[in-house]
Amino acid sequence: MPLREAKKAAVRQALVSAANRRFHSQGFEQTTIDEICADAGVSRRTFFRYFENKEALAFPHRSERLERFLALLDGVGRSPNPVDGLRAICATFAHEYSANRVSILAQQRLVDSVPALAAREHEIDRDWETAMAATFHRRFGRGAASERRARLMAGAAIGVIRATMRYWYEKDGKPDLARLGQEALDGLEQGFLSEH
Amino acid sequence: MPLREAKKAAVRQALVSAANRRFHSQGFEQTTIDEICADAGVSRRTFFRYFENKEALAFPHRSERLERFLALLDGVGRSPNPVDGLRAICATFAHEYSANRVSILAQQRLVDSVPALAAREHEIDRDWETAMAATFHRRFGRGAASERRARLMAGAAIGVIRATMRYWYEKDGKPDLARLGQEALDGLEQGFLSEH
DNA sequence: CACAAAGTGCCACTGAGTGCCAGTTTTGGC
DNA sequence: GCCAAAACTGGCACTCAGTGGCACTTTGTG
Repeated sequence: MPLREAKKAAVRQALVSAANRRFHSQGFEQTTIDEICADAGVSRRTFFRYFENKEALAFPHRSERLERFLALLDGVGRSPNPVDGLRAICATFAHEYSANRVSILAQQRLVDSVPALAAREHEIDRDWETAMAATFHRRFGRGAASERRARLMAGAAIGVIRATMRYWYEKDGKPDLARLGQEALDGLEQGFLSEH
Repeated sequence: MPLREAKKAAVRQALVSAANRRFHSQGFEQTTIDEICADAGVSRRTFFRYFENKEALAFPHRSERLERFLALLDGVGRSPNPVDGLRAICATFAHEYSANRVSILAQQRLVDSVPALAAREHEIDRDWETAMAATFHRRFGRGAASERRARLMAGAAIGVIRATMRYWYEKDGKPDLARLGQEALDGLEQGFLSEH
């Protein structure tokens, strides 16, 4: 990695770490950007060259995860049943989330405690939903009806995934996330009428 | 209506109207709260006694609609199939939205053009989802499994509803919203496997 | 080494949002 | 109608997020 890039990564990491320490000890609103900059040894002006705003600090993996998701979605287009594709992706992410359980839970508690962050979090879901809809649409073929079906399905999918994540967070990440995910997708596939 | 209440309603309305005029002519970020206050003949300090922040101006019916939704949800608890309850509610709101099509579309274009507003909009969905989950849970009875099923279902429901609204907005509110809603709920109920 | 490009720091500025307090308006009891 | 309490408003001073501009330093390239 070129020196310049390495330095940037270091600064970014310093800002994220400093912010996390402050956020968790003082809370989000009580932490000023000045404090974070001081801790990270960087000017305020520079901060805004790394992050659009204070909120973005709470989602440091946003774009990285989206990219990974997009890459995985490529594989979904080819599977006969798109929900099966989601199952595979779900398993991958469940594995990652379980492995980083502690830090992810801490992050989530922060987000849940600040309305502005909770709102921003949905922007991420929106990105994922759009990506899914596009994939399903390609899979379903041309036509207005199939586009609408793709979008409904993507909306429902993100809905159950988000509900599942919230459930998992609420239970302190104790349940088997991969299993929760599979069950959620079963519901999505078969409708929510049957008792099991 | 007591005098005091009437005056408050008038001020609130004046602020909303002034804001809408400015937002639509200058854009959201380009409009300052000072301008809105000047138009409405009210001090800046008073503005913040009516709205939490500038964003809240873009969702003037938020709490009113939620309350109406909660009232309608009461009826759902009793229907044998909760999705049928949603169908009824859906029809009610579809009617209102279609009747106010023009202003609702204008409002929505504003929201879609400002990321911060789009983010806030999801807070509303979250309120609705929570309410639905509670209702379904009551309907499904005690137990962890039925709670999770209720939450998954609520998540999926809000997902398809939001997707449907976006579709309707995109088509300039031309399609029959009531029908779109019913079709979306069909998908929710039967799963998204079948071609129709 | 020289030079362009990328990155940084500093300063001044706008605008959102809050705490405080003094002044005004409405309400309800008499 | 009168008066005190309660509700509402305006103005001021303040903190902090976020931006534009410019001079300075560091890195990559020939």
